[in-house]
Amino acid sequence: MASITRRPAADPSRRAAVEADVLAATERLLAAGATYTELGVQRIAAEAGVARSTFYLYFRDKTELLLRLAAQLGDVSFSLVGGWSPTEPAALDELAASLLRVIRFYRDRRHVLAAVLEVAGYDRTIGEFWEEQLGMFIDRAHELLVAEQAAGRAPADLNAPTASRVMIWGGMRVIADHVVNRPADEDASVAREIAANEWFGAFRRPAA
Amino acid sequence: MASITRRPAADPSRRAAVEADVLAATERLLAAGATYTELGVQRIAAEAGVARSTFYLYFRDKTELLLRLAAQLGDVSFSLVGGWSPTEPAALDELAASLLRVIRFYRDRRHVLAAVLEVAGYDRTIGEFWEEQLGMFIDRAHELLVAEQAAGRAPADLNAPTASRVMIWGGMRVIADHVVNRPADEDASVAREIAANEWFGAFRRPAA
DNA sequence: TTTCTGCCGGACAACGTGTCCGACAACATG
DNA sequence: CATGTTGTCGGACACGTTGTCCGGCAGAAA
Repeated sequence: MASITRRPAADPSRRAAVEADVLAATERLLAAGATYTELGVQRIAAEAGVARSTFYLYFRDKTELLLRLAAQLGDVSFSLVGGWSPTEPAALDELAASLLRVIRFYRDRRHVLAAVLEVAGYDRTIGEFWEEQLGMFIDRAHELLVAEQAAGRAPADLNAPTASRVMIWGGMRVIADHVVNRPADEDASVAREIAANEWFGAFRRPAA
Repeated sequence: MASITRRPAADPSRRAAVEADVLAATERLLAAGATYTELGVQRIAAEAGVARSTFYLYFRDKTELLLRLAAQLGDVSFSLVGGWSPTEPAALDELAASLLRVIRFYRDRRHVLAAVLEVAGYDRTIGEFWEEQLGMFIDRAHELLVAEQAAGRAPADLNAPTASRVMIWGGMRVIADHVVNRPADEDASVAREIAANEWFGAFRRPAA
């Protein structure tokens, strides 16, 4: 029970510091090649220089740790492309530039990204988290596609909901793989390719 | 040690029958909503009407079970699209038709597909298996794209390797999700959308 | 010095995997 | 019928993981 007559001795920042240590330790272990699934709390705590039982004073469980690691993963990257709109004549170039920013952002956090994708497959909480992140992109793509169709610039028979999912899922998956397994000097090339695919495959797809 | 002076009493088909029982039981449990990860050998053996220790007489471990469940997943589906080639004028329609066949094939086996995707995230063996399956598709797409570029029908500045990965990963992911979460009456529409996306986004992408 | 706080370290129960082994029933063979 | 072989059972085992709990200790505030 907390004392009322006396200010808690807890350093205001101490708690945050330990938390940051644990997060950093986890990233370090992931970067060293560990799979999040095979990474035990024991190992994480040791790397962070903390008792295993202490870990549970800071995180309810491994899922919450991953959730916190991944916190801004989607939000930030969304802000990097959310502003794009299909306005000629520079739309394609701008889309490629936006995607390049996203790729670079993810490259910095590629191990966390890989962990999220890995765990999303069997953990409901992480799965829903990632679905939600992708949802932002999908909704935005859908919105833009519908508008383009209304303006007659995208074909009316394009299936906007499906096209959105194809674009985002495909794009994300490729970016994730690229960023984990391929060198940074191909980033721009991949960004251009994805952009062109989305542009001519959906936004400016010729009428069937 | 097996007796030599005497023919083994083992029914020729009994072993195969038990194996089939286990495979069927697993599919049943997956279809009932279980996650492959959370599905214990205990549970599978019970459902198959076999002792847990007997399971290990038939399968080295859970991974081998999944591998056997997934055996033809890729090969068969590849045979459904492997024959397609971008020959005008019916190429787009034929691509959509091929993809529809793939979608229907996967729909029948959607729970196994979901399990493979789930486990591929953290199990090396399954991951490599799936990568190999996708590799067939990617290689084929790449081959076709390069030929189309050589013939001047696809733009020379298209990045064939990346475009292949975008197409296949995106397509597979969307198909997998569609087949697991959406009704069968949208199958044709999804097939058409993916086909159009690949056709106009890569094979017949306008020159930049 | 006293009192409170937070962390340690270790034990615990529950569960899962893969291995091993003795028991037993079915069955072909002599 | 007696016998030996085979395959399965069922349970124990070692090992590793997760998340909880609690006694004890060190250090800082009063």
